[in-house]
Amino acid sequence: MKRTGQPTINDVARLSGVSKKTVSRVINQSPLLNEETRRRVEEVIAELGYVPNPQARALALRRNFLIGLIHDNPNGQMVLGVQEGILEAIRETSYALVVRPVDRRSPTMVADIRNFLEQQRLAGVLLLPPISENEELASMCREIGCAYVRMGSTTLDDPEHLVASNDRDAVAEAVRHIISLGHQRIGFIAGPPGFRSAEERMAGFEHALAEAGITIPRSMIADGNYTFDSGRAAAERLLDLSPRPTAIFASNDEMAAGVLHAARQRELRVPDQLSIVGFDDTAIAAHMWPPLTTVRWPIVSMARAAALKLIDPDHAADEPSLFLSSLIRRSSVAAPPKG
Amino acid sequence: MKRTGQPTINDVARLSGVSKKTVSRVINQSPLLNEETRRRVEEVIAELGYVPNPQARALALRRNFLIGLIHDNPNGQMVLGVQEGILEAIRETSYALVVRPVDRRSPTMVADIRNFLEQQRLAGVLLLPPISENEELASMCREIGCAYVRMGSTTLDDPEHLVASNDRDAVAEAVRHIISLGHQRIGFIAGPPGFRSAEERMAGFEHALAEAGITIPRSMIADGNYTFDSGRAAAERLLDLSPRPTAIFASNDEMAAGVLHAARQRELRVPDQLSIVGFDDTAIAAHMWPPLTTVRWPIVSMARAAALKLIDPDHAADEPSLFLSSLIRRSSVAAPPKG
DNA sequence: TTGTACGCGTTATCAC
DNA sequence: GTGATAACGCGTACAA
Repeated sequence: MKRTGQPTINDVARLSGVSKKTVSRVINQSPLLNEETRRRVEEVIAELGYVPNPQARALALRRNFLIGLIHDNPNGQMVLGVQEGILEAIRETSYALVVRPVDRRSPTMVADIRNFLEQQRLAGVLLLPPISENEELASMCREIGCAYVRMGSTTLDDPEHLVASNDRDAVAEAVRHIISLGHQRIGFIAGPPGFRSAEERMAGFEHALAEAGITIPRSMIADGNYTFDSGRAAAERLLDLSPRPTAIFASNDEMAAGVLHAARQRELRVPDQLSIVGFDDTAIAAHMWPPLTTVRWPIVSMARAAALKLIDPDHAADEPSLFLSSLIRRSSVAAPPKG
Repeated sequence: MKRTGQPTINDVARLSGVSKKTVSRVINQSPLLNEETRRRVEEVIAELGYVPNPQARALALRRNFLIGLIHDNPNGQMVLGVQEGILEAIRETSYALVVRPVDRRSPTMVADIRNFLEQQRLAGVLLLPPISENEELASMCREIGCAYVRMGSTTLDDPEHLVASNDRDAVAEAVRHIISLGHQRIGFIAGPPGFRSAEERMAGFEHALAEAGITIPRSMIADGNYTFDSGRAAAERLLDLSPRPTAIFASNDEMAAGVLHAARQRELRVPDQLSIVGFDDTAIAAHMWPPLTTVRWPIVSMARAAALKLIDPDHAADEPSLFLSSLIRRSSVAAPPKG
């Protein structure tokens, strides 16, 4: 009779004069239970402050009450927003969040993740872009029976395995806005090759241009990889062009910050001489000078929905899987200079 | 004979013709073992790809292989840096990282954390500022026997429970630098009251001033709370002064970004008319225009050391607990304007 | 140096 | 409806 530490299910059973199994039924909301019994057991539980031991449950259920976040360090603000959303979803539950960064360039990535999932026996995982776009990874999750949700820029999977934004439409809207102000020479800085989000954003750009009957030389499209430095380098190339673009759409905010940096070094005034648009609406966007016009996608809400899908796979399809982005107009965009 | 899922310790025992316990000894590196036996068991382990089940271990050991990160959302970049450091430390181990945000304004915070720790039975937790400065929280960890490390701006605890930077000295060095350029009217934007880091940084500021024999009016010290907006608001007040400061030290980078924002709105040229210094060297610092002179503290290394202390409490004191910050000179600082 | 028997706290099976 | 009893996979006394 060691009274050390937390009370266990045995203590509850003994004190309420029922068997362990009955207590277990009470905990797990079994429907076939005498109301009277349930009430009595619940009283004892409350009195003792009993809480089920997650380790023991994990062992018996062969499944942990952990939600995994697997990512390849896509972008700091994004990871933070996602964590915030997941934590909102699991706040009042017994779930916890475990974070697992991986290296997408590693040839053993899928195998590594598989080991991790099998060992930790997570309840489910949220896959962030760009690795969420990896089909092999998704099949592996299905194969080992691990619940998963993929976050992406477009329809990657069934609704119960997906939270996605509409990057293509959002970029098209942003570009239409630029065009409506009179810009014709619009530069574009792409995201890294192989990223679905990069492709979607580029497609939105091209769509808006085609729609308006504008054609631009291939040189107006520069490669980037979502980093500040790549944005700056791309902007250098774009601004070396003659005539140079009067507006630049960067596929994310960090690269847009790089564009601004390059513009400043050339003593180009933004937005008078050069308009800039970004994507993500990360913290940096509103804090730049001038504040950046950008596309905001509801990352926290998306992550929250994703976590809810993972926690309750049966109703996963009830949570929304498609989310709308919107254009945030700040002061980095203006009409092009005359002449 | 169910051959489903992972091999267990029993499979290893059977195939290598020894008892479970012997396998257990091999796993746990027991010294008293026949070399021959160990070799044989290890072969079988490798062959089967056996990995101990963390859930079962957790139950038997009454201790999980999880490192907890507990924080009150101090600042996005910091949380990310810390996660990176922890993950470096546990990369090759069987530990995982679980993240737990809390609300320091909640009266039940310590109790909530206690419940979390007792239920999850974490191997140890890393406490981030500002809650790391909470003595009640630290005593609670000691009381329930949970290993902990506090991250702070000064000596908060014994070396085995601490990773700290020398904020005071670092700020003093930065301010000396400003003074050496000829600045006399230096404004200061403080961090939130009650934050030890805020106090330390202020102390460093005052120390450097006193050292140089400079006295400033009380109005040159403005309140802030580490947010962009508070930095901007504080800068407004400072720049309304007459004569206004020729340099402003902001207690973190985000506030420094706010100062820059305010300066731009007034069309003050930085650094010609106003020098700005920040603290943290977050991503934003190098990407602002002009790039921000700031203080860098080795957050990733500190977090890595903290995690190593948690993983191996016996050698916790071997890992360094004091870390040096350094001044990063960029272009937001110049000599004050003449006259 | 190695093995036996049991405990860790929970859930699942299958009787009653 | 409810309760013995056996998993779940590993660690630890204690014995051999």
